[in-house]
Amino acid sequence: MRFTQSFIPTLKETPSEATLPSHILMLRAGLIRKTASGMYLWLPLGLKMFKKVESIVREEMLAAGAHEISCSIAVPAELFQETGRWERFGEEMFRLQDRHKRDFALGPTHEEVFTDLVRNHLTSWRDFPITLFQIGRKYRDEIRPRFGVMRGREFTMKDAYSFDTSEDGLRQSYAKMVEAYKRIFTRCGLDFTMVAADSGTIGGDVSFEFMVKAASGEAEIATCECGYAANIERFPCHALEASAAGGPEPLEKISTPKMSTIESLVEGLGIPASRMVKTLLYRADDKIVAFLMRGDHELNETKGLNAAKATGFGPASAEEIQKATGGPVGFSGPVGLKGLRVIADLSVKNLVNALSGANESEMHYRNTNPGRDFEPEAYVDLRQGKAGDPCPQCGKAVSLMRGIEVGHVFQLGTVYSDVMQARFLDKEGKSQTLIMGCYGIGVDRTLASVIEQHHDEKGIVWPMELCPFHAAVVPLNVKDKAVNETAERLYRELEAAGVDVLLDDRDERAGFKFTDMELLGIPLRITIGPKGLAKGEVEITERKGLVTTVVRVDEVVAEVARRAGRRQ
RNA sequence: CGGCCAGUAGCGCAGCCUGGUAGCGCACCUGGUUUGGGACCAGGGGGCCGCCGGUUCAAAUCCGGCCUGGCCGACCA
Repeated sequence: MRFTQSFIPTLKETPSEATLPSHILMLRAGLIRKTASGMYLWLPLGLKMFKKVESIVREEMLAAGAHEISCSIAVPAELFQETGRWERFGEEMFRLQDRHKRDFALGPTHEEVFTDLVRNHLTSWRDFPITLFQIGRKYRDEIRPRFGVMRGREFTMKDAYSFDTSEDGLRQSYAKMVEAYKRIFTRCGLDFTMVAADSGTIGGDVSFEFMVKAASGEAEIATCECGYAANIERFPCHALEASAAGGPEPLEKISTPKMSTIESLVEGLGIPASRMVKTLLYRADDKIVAFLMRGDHELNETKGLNAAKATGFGPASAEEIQKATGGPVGFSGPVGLKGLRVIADLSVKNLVNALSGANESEMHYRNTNPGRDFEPEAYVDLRQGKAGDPCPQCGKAVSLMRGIEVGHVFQLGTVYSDVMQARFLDKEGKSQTLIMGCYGIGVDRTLASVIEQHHDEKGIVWPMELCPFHAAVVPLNVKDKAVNETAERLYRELEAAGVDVLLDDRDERAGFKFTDMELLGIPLRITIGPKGLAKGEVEITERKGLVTTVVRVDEVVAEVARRAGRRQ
């Protein structure tokens, strides 16, 4: 490819909307442009990289025995209505109507479509196991799209679905996908880890996420040196002992003017937060639920959502709190709460003589004791894990890190096949429910993650295995006849040697071209200048670390081919 | 959806306070000089100043509403 005949609009300055390195660099290196909030178009160089990632994913899926199909992105409402997700997805789903006022969704995910396909066409035990996949666009009307392609409202996902006739078969299908995923992310040059995950709204049992390690990642992960790793949403926290001993004292209502936060109570009363009960009111499917936490602990909302067995979930408003507890925000407590569900964290059970809100303006209770003064419907793990919490596998202290979720695998079981009546006839001719797994990879996000892990202050640093061009030939002065002719010749010879090469034939100064090549992140740069050429020499510069070696002109093609992993 | 900030040329920004009909840098076009780390000189093109309304002789500037974007929070794969 000749630069003068390409469409690679690089940007010298950073667009103000971007904050994440990968987002900034994808804009600046001319990979993407935004068309609407959370929606991007792929420019030629970006599309080339996108297709490379897509190919890796496709190759490994096919190698694992999965069959590729392609679904329409518009899905008729009836399919989602069948599983109840037409309502459950809520405002996150893009919806549209045709001229007959029939409802459609732009598919946010395609379990229903695949399940429908399989139940209509595959009915015998002989047809299974089977795994189907597609690589296609998905739509989710995110509240807050951000980080460029990392969290868009339109994105490309590889989604695969396995159908088995036994639990054991599911485990085998699942294991194949896990192996394929490891190969995919390894080939993309990513430093990733597999973590235990919450199965979220999709439902199901065993679930793992593939996380790319990145400080900018949105997911928090607890990891242990023993190899244990879990998404914080799913990291189990054990009950902690109360710090104070002694028997229960009588309940006492005290005045706590202006002390509506844990901090102000600690300051005002000199009681440590670990001896307080914090009462958090949430709206769960139009009902109010109270979560009791120790004052120094944070509620993990995923755990709360699961404990409440709710689908819609969020903090209650000040009005809702007033209505449910009879008191204002900041003074809620478990004592005397009526007409709403109360769920407590495990550590609350161990509290003795704790401080809690009195559901009355500027009043608290001293010496609140669980069992005596209040009784929640259950004590469950609601706590947000912290660095230093014990590893559930080996007991050592875990540390926290951040990651980008690029893949998710799960053993769904029969949640979809049950409601959608996806069944097969076994060897005895009896009808049984299919057992499903589902497996997703965010293609755009995977590409962004590669940049997130492979860049420096000058630009992208593509790994050789995943790059837009292996090498760039840079003549320093295209008007210098010898320089230009050598560049043209090397360009042809390199292409003939199977090296994907960009010829920077622009009439620009050296520094200008170097800066652009470094921004684009092409792994090798062949620099041809008049002085070196007079000695029969050119330079090869590795993008990574910008290490330059001088080579003979007649050896450079072989050397570059070798470094690019191409045989001469 | 809440708090804060912002919307002026393709990109980055100034002008707004104190109203008088728009400017800088980069990029782009023409000519010339340059050519190993973002060149220089001269000339040039490009703007519904986010949108709608109000105040005023006059609005990028003041006022009101709306829309869009960013950060934080909430939510989410």
